[in-house]
Amino acid sequence: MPSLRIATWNINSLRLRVGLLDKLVEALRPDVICLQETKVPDLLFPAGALQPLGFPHTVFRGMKGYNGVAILSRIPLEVHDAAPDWCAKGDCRHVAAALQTPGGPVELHNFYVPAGGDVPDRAENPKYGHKLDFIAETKLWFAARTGLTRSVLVGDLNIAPLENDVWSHKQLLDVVSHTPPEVEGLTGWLNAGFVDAVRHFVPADRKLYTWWSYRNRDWRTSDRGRRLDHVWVTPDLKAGLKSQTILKDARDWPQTSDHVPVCVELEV
DNA sequence: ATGGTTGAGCGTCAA
Repeated sequence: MPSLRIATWNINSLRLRVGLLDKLVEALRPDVICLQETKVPDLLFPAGALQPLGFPHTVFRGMKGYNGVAILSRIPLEVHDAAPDWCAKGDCRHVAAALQTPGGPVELHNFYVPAGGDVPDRAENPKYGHKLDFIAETKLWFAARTGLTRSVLVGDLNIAPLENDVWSHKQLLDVVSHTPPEVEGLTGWLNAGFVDAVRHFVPADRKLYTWWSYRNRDWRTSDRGRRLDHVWVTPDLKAGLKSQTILKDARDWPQTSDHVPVCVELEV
């Protein structure tokens, strides 16, 4: 059974942090890297700077200023473009591919879910409504694909679903990323055909974060984190799960992202 | 309740 390592990272500007990918590769040795918030239009994608990294197979979808997703792969891939334009916004939050592994194709989805603004109220804050609508659409789309197998879904889903996916469940119940409607929506999407590959290894009573705000003087001491970045797999791949890594050290890299990379190793 | 920081790109907006 060939082993596959898939890493996901909200890089918060690919052009600014392309140099940090060396450190990610050194630490995680991934076969595939999924990036979010690349913030680069396709015509300006930094293919030259990425070339020495050794991920010749790429698919990316970006735009000016914000959003943007990319898949960098050592394994040949075929672009998967059957998914709809979520919420009809054309805003570069999803890219998918079929990885051509020796054991057969693996369908890989890379998502950047809307952050949702500050106020957890649809009427007052359309960004929150967009976020809820986005995860409702994705849930329905995957639920309709009954019997989906050999598939992996990763990304910055901008929701911390479990009580121990945030530093204080009580204090974050009204904070966008951990409100009950978001948690219900994300859980529904997960249950539409996936299992949580990271929580597969870490019991629900243990704190687990992938993001720490820039707005803390000392992120490690205050440790007010949230688990916003996720790796899900279809149930047929669950038996092949081998390990997970949340690269917390990356939060201390020079001029780094507020998210850290997450990596899952599995047999496919 | 508020403020705190960062990126894109030059106004603020988005996070």
